[in-house]
Amino acid sequence: MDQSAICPRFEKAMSIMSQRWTGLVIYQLLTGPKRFCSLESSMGISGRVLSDRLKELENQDIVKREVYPETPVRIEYSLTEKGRALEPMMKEIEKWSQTWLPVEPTP
Amino acid sequence: MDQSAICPRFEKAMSIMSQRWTGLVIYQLLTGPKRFCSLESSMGISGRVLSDRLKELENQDIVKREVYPETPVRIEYSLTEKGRALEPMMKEIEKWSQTWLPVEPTP
DNA sequence: TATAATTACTTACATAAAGTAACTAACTGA
DNA sequence: TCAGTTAGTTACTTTATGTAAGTAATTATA
Repeated sequence: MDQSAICPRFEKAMSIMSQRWTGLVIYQLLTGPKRFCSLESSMGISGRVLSDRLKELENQDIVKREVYPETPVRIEYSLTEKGRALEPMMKEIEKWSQTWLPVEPTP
Repeated sequence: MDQSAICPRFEKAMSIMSQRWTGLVIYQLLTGPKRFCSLESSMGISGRVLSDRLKELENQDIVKREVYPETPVRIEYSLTEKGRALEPMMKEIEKWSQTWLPVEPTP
């Protein structure tokens, strides 16, 4: 019954993007490098999962981690070229949401 | 610390798209109406979760469910206008995956 | 000197989501 | 009456996520 086999690369992309929080993390980083605690508080993700996601995205070469040995230490997360290449997709989600989603979802 | 508040409509869109399987279900339906068992077998999702997702997408008015009282009964799922409006986003993921993901991820 | 503060995490535990496999309902054809 | 078909549902297990406290490294403060 496996009629329409899905392109494995598309499937992979989807499996990355359809993990909880991943899209939002990338979206936040589109506006520039961010620190751990800044991401944590601006999107309401738990530190435990944020830590996981950043590691995964680093492994995928979508996010880059840079350490600045100041006091206290500063660590910045930013997008790689591969990560920035996701901007057009983000823009399309943005457009769709503005066209099709109500302004007040659940008051 | 909630510096950069995220647009609630974008956040909502992301929360829909970042649920496991949701993107793939929509992607499959872009090629035309599909039946439950066809979706189930073509993407390897469990019936339990597929059932959940289709209900959610119906509630969001992204998917339409139609019953044909044949024998045995035929039920078709298809995209609404709101659902089809996600095609540009899907195309962008497709493009990204073809540009940035390797052909053989894990042999 | 001890205590507190800061950042970037990790750990242990609890809850929610997803996978598995068997089961049901409604119908028909043998 | 029994088997076959589709579209699910149910009970149970495994995995993912949330919560809250803890750690390491460093400096500032009482």
